[in-house]
Amino acid sequence: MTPFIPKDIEAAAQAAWTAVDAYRAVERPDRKKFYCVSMLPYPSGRLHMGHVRNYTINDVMYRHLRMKGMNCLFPMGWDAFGLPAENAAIKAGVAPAKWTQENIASMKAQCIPMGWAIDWSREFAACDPDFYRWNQWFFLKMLEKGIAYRRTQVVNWDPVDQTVLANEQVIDGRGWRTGAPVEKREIPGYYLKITDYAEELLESLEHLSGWPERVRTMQANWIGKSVGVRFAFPHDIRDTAGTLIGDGRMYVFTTRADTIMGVTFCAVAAEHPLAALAAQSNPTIAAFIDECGHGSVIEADMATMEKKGTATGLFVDHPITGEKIEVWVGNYVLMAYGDGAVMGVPGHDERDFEFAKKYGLPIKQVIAVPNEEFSADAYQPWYADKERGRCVFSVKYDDLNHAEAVDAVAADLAAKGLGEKKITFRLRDWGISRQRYWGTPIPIIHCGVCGAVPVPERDLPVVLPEDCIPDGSGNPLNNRRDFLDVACPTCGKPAQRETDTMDTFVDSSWYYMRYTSPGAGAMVDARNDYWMPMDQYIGGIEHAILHLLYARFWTKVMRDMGLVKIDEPFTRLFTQGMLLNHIYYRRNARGGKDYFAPDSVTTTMDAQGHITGGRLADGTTVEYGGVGKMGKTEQNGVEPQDLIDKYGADTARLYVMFAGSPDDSAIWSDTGVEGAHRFLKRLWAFGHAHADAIRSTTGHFDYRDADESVKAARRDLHVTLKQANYDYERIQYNTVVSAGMKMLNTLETVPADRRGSAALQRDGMGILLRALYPVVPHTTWALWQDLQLAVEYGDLLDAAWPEVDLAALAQDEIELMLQVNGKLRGKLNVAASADKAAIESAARESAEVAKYANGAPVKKVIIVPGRLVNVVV
RNA sequence: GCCCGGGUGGCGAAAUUGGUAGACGCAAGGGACUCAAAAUCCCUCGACUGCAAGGUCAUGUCGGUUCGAUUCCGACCCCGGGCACCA
Repeated sequence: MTPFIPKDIEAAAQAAWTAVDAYRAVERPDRKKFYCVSMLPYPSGRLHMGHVRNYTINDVMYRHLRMKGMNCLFPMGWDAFGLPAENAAIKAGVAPAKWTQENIASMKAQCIPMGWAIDWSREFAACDPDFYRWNQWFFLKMLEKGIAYRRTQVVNWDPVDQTVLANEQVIDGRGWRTGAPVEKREIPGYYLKITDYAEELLESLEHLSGWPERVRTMQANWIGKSVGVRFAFPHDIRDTAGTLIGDGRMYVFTTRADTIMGVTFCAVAAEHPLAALAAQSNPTIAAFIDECGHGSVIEADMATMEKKGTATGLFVDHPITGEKIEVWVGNYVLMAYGDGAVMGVPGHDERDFEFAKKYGLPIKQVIAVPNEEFSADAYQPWYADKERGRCVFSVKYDDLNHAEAVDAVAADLAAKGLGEKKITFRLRDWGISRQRYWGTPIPIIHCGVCGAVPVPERDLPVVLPEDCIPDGSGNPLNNRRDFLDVACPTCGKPAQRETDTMDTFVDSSWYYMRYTSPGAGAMVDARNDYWMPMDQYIGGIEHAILHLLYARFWTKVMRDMGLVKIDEPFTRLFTQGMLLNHIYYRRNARGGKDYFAPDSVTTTMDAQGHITGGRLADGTTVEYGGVGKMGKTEQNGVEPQDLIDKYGADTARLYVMFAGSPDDSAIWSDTGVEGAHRFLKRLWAFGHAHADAIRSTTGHFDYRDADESVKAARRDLHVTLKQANYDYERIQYNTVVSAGMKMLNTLETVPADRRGSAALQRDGMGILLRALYPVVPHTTWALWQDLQLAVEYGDLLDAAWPEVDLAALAQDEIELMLQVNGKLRGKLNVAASADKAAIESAARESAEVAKYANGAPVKKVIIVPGRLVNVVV
């Protein structure tokens, strides 16, 4: 018998595929296309199991749908820009470009043995000038249209390294490298007006029926639409030059205009013009504003911060009553939301309540709920109840409910010309400037005379010098005279290039369109219209908001510029779950934990089979830390290469698909991997044990003449195939694998000497190998060759998907569950053609009914066709 | 705090959406083959109870709807994730 040697089988299969360039996709307008993409990986240099799961899901989909006749494309690229390359450079003194290229080469080398159906001819990296030049080109287009603009932003600033820090790099308010207290600093940068698309981004979420509900909800919350009223508190506050601040109006936004009669103060953000004015004449206020400028800009920290404020001594007029209202500066007011000012209604807003309590400001009740007693001592959740609350102590608004009062107040404010209903979004414009080296250069030249001048299109791309080695202190581009010094495109005088680079989310916003148009002399060409919108996007849930929102925005901007004809980029989205593994550790002398790889640990279990701990090879014990995401720190990752070396790629693929539903997290199990491998060996052995019979059996066999055992097995096979088809459709590949296992179990039960056995083995393997080929393409491909099935069905790559034979499903007699009063009491065999009356009388006459009814009269008989019969007595 | 997901054997999980709960696999136990081991093959395998046929209880907890509930409804308890002063 041909031995099962995965290494040889896989090499042979891959060689055959390479020889015919099997995965090169060609635009074929006459055929239905299927464009599937896995989120592009960051080239860390090591392929990990998460990638294996992601790309295998993609590959299974590709192979399945290709067999169903679709023109499929599965491309691949590299998210090559970004911080890790710079950090590696700082650590090892290697240029990010070199480090990145080497990592791409080694990761690609690890991808190849997995046998994924990738069209490598379309591969590119985000750091290729031929790709990022279109980032620059599109940026200039957006600048022209006013979608990109320059303004000053507040960032985390490390005063020692003179650089901006990402939020993750700020640890307890200090820079991760220098330990210096991080400052908030306002520096200029470029922004994209994603807020212009807020309404459409929110609205079209509802039509993305191929997206998980969870992701749609997360995006909707992130966009954060609020319907309310924007109105002004009039005032006569002037600066020292006598100019009226804000034309005598301090605007606020509220969703609770019904509580306007409860305003007892107003609060503005530290960056608000009224705060700045008050600070000029009052050192205490200036000091407070300065204090607000320090500390973290991380939102989670800000949320738990104590509310603080200071009175400004400035007063505005209540727009309804005309009452004088004092303006405070509050650290809980966000300049970036609304107008950076709020009306303070301590009676019915928890934050305002806390603030008023602290500073002794009056608390007024203006909303009442039946059977609830208002007290200014402690805030109660019902104070903000929109459903049950009605206005009280609000003069003309008394007794109105929330909606009525908001309408009435809005109408009154509008009549006075002070305000109107307004929709406000939580979404902010997208700041894309990074004070970083390893990214797409922003194509701007700063001229002392002409200001910020866009680089003319003919001068694109602005190429990033690739030999810089960042040392952690600032952006090395600032020291590159050959990059920096340039003539102003407008006036020709000496000028300097912008050294900020673009956020890497820019790359990922449209890379999947560049795959469709390799080599195009434009951002995308007509080929993009063929492939897009993408039929299936696959990736981790961690990208549910940022990347997927940016990509949707980017697509809509491209549409508005006439570059694409689609509204949304991704028709269906699939978020795969994480791979988890057991964690073993030991406390070290410093009180920390030393971790040990699970495969170096022999586990110990209690009587119930629960893991209690483990033992290393040297006999010392380690503690069990539960399961967690595979990763470097916990030492619980599994190397794909080790698996391939030991079992082959198909075992890795099979196990990863079988371990759990693809959208759920799955826990690693070494014995599970062995089980997967065992199955492949069995499949191989079965095929070769019957190879002669299968090869010599050709032509159509009429199963009506077959032995009963053959008929029954054939029926099982088709029932299982039907189930597998359904599971392929809903991306539940773990049960697809189960179905394959079941099919083999079924085939193994048929004795070889019955009438039709050989035909069933031939047809059965024809079904089984095709049904399982998307998951384990190498093994099934080799068996397909050995059993000479290609003669009848053609090459596996494009063999037709097996069809469920409805005739095979039919049976003469069916088994119904027999229930008495809803409890299972037995089984009832009836002819498949039996009508309800026949089934009912058979049930009434059954021994089970006689026994359990105990003589009681039958009240009702419920018959579920093909399933059960329930006799109620 | 708010918004989403989830809780099913010793373990990973199924159950085509109200109709045989635990498919498929792992682990475990028993057996066959073997001088022995590995590999392979066969049997058992939710709990309790019974000599047995069988019976009772079981899908986080407590109620409800229904002839029938893992599935639908209500309340609660855990676990995971997201957002987080958004006025």
